[in-house]
Amino acid sequence: MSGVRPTILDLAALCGVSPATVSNALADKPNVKAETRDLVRRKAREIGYHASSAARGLRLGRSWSIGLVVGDIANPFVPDVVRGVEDVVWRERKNLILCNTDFQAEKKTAYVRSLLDKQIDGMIVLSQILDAQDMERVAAAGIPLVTVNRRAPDFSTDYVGIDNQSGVRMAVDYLVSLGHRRIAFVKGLFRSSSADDRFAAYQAAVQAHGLDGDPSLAVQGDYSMESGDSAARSLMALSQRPTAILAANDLMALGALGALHDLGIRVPADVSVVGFDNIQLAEHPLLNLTTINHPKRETGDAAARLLLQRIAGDRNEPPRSVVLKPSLIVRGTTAPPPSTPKPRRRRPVTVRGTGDGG
Amino acid sequence: MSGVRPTILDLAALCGVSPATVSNALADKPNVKAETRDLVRRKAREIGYHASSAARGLRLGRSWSIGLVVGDIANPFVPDVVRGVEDVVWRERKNLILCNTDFQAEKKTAYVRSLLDKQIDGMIVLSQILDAQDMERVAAAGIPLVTVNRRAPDFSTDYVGIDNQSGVRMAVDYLVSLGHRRIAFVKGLFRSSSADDRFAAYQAAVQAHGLDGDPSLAVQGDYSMESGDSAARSLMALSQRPTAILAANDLMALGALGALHDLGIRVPADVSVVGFDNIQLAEHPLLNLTTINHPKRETGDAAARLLLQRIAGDRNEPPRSVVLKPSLIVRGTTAPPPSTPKPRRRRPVTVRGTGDGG
DNA sequence: AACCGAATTAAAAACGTTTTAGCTCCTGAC
DNA sequence: GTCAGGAGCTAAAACGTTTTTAATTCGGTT
Repeated sequence: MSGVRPTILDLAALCGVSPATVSNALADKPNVKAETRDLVRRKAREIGYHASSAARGLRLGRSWSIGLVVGDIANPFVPDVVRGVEDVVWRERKNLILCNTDFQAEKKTAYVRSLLDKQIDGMIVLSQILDAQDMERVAAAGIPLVTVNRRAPDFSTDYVGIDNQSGVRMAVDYLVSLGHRRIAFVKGLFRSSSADDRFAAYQAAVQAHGLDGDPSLAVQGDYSMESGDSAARSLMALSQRPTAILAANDLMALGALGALHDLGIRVPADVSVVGFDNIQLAEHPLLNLTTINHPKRETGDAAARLLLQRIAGDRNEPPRSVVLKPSLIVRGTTAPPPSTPKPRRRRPVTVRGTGDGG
Repeated sequence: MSGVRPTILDLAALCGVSPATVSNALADKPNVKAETRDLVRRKAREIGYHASSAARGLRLGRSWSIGLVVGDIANPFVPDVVRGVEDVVWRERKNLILCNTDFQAEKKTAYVRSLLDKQIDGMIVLSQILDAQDMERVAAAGIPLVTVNRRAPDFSTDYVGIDNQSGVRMAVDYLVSLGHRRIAFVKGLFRSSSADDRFAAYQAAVQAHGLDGDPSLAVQGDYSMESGDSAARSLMALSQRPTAILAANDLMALGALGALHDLGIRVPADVSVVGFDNIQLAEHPLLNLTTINHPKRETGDAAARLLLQRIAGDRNEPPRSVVLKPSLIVRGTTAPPPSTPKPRRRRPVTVRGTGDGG
């Protein structure tokens, strides 16, 4: 009943060979007779022998697991990229240690230490930055690290992200092509690189189109739905309302959608809304959010690949980056502005909804 | 540069004591002078000593990590319970190994084996059943196991779930109180215990109210949004349409909502929709789904607590269960049926939406 | 019959802890 | 002056692998 699992010694005794031979046989080393190898294999299966990964880890200094540090697994963006990571990591039969930091510096540090104690093979950090000391520790331990969505300040690690600039640019271009000239922007979390990127891209795009750079059109959010809600409310309280709202992520866009609904403002008839990320529920017919697609699963996939290559290969090669391409997904929350002067280019967009209240 | 991390021998040498003493000092054993203990502690911090968990794991036969087996992390229900688990596991500074099985038997088995090789302290299995052989293996290894949402066939493990029966009952009672008499049900995944429970509860409730038990009102789904969509379509194709649809989870309810929207059927004016789980986005003003709340985070929390207690305590005590209480969350997708005879009891519900199409 | 090289296998060391059993002082009691 | 006992420490074993090095076998050659 209580688990006395067989060791390599038991197996060796059972096969009448030495532990070394068993080890070699199971590892498919060339220096063992085919006959004995098969015997060992068979007996191993028979008694259900599996090597202790603690022992193996101790001997080899590895653990066949990789650490995945996320801020909040409950954010709908995150599970999709986790899924991408898991998929490729699984192929190498490595395990995934999930670390949810809640964006707390202290928890982050503690997790990093714990991961290092475990001698993880590598580490992926999602949408966060490790502080200098943690970074230093990871480097000192020689653990490969890839950062996702936020670049290391010193560009020292492998990186995968998305071309925020072109994503935002596509959104703005599209809105402008519909005839919008007052385009508001809901910023992401304060002091986060992706949020900064997106905001800068918004400013550049607005300027490129020679639009009114009214600073009151840019309001601060924090990537949460609530912040999107209040952002929309404050924008609608402006004397000169925007005709379109571009949010730095879908959650805020959805929050804005909710607020507009509450305010009795029609979307897209009165104001258009565009998100960023294309989370799963954005395509629900009742939400039907026009957005920029962030390839989430591919992001996880790329991060994991980069990591595995780094683990297997040379650690001194210069850091590599993978920058994925966003794409515009036109759904039902965008249309020409109310008193449309003249839609330029592009097809008129599917009108949103039929109105479910008659 | 490359990581030569200090061992306990280094630290011992540095402090001029034996490794045993260092170990004892760091573990706060009583048999070491306060003075030396402090010295060791100080020096340890100084050189950044951390015990190798491989070595410790080998010696102690534990790993300070727990395995969390889920079917699909991208299902919006899952991350919330993961969050609950992580929270309590983190308090004991254990790590979480995330195993995403995609509901594939083979992957599940492989993950279980891998977890056992790692000598995890315990294991949580979410919304799945391990097959008999896997179950046997974890029992043989003496690893505590708690199952969530699905009971082990032999009732041999700790369990946490929700009272599906009373949840469904609340929903049906509520719909009946609004005046509905033709209440459809969208079943969950075929051959899953929670789905069976919910369906059985639906049947019982319908019967208890003396309603028409028309079998064509029960349609098969698989917990996905798409299945909710097609379920609603087939229900609406019935010659005798239902006036309310109760779905075994929110995803299917949202799918139904989408289908009804496409079909130009008004919710809740023409038909009411009720979900189950209360996933995050269900409360979005545009979805505003009436649903049964499944306390997700509490579920994870309870599972983790049960597991930790089992790990710390007696493994031979009889298995325990925690059954959480669901609650009805009335939002905007429910109202009296079109040709309402007379609403019984209960307050008239907030009417859904103002219609966003004018 | 002795020897050699190749093919197999075995012995032993090492990985970094924790714990058991024992050792050395020291103090106080007789 | 001896002895008991406790405080503080240490030596050594053990955990289960993998790998390096050495030993053994076994044809075939001379």
